[in-house]
Amino acid sequence: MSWDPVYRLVKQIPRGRVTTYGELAKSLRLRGGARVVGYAMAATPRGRGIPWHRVIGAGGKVTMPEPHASLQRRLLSTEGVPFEGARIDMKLYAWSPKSGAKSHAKSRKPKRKPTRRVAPKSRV
DNA sequence: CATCTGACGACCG
DNA sequence: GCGGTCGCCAGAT
Repeated sequence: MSWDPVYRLVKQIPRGRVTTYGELAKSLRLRGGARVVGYAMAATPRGRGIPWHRVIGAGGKVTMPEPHASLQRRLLSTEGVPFEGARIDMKLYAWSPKSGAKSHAKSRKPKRKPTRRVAPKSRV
């Protein structure tokens, strides 16, 4: 699977800013949502200058195996994105793909699949 | 083909 | 605020 669009978008993240998996997913209109983005990030090829460390979880939380989490925190703090404990102040450092990355395609057809649930779950 | 897992997100208790 | 669960999709076994 080529996650090029995801990597490309990640590379658009300016230094000193961060974005979330969910934002990337919504920006790319991925059916899988944040999950697929996380999957893509997990397979991020090294040596391409992809700032994977600028991609964090929702709410500025770091979600990943320890070795990477530690490195990510260090890299971000180096770029000027301080951590408040185990998270980042998204209010100040959140970066929106739409704002920073200009979309070449003016309009894209919704890739939404006609998947729907038969009936509402009792989860109410 | 069935089942589990995973660098997520939202909701509930 | 934290932990557990469900929903979502893709890949591996």
